[in-house]
Amino acid sequence: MQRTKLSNAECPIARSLDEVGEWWSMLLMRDALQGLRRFDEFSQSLGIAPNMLTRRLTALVEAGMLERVPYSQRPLRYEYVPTGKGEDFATVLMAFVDWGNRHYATEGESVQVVERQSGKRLQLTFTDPDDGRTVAPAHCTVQPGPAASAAMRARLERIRTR
Amino acid sequence: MQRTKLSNAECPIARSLDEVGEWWSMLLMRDALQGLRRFDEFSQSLGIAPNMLTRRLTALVEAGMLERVPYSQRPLRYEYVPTGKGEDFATVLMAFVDWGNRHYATEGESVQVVERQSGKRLQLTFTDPDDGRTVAPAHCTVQPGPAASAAMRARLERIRTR
DNA sequence: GACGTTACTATCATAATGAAAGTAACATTT
DNA sequence: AAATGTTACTTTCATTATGATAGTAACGTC
Repeated sequence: MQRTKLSNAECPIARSLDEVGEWWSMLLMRDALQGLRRFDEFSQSLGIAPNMLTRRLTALVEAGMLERVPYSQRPLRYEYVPTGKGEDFATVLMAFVDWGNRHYATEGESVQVVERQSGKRLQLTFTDPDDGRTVAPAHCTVQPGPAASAAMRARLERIRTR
Repeated sequence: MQRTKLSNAECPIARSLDEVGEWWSMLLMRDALQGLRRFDEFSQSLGIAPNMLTRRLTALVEAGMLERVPYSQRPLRYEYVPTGKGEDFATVLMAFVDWGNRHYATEGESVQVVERQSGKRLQLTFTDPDDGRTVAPAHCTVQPGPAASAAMRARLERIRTR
């Protein structure tokens, strides 16, 4: 529903949710990143009502996640292609897959994250860009960055001392 | 709003969104994982109406993300503590931070993902559990797992051949 | 000229949201 | 002992988003 706006929130999670937190938006991004492009493809894949589909696609275009590209001139027809930012969102979706597999896949995994070339299964981790050292998610936290406000610093202080 | 149910969807993204895709839910998890516990703490932090807060907290408890734990007997008072599954969700939120920082942090980062011990900045990556090799998110995809249906295989076929 | 395809728009009932005020159980202050 | 404060809600209700259904528009094909 989203009557509350988070677009200029300081928290990157809130800002992100302002763009993709709507119902259907992430599912649309998932489909777009799996190669779906056209109105009817999304419509069939998700069973979403056409008016809703129009609204969500428009919102995602405005958010810079998808681009409306003509693929036919006569009749003029458009398809929806992920932008760079949209492509990059695949990482977040893979984080959902990673987490979802650990907590829902009682009957085995239906989808798994793999290396594109080798097809080998992968786990989500974090890496120190300097020395390439791998750090497990459990050993990671968030901390205030250089642009953090005093309020944000106070807020994140709490998490650090847990 | 969510009149459509995805709880028994095959896709782990859809299943996840069924539990945390509601407006406010992820923000509540963020707060809970930052150490907020009590009704009023969430209320003040988010500016959410109390009725909405009750609904979302109840939903998160039912989803097994939070646990309602008494912290006082007379007066009987409860606080909301992340479960193991809820704690694990921090990874997904850090993926949002990682992505959000790349696309919104024009004035610098307010929040960054770091190693808890050293405070060193980290990047989200994937790792081969066998040899510890690090793979950049751009070189990752999803593929059907052992429990994938024929429909899921057909669907994911598309992404592989991009 | 009829029918099909693609991509929508319009209308409207229904369901979720969110603002405001009220309730309940107890503790604390006066 | 009465008044006031604290915490955690519940109730009510107007507003807004959702989603089902039907309709439109532009063109191509049979």
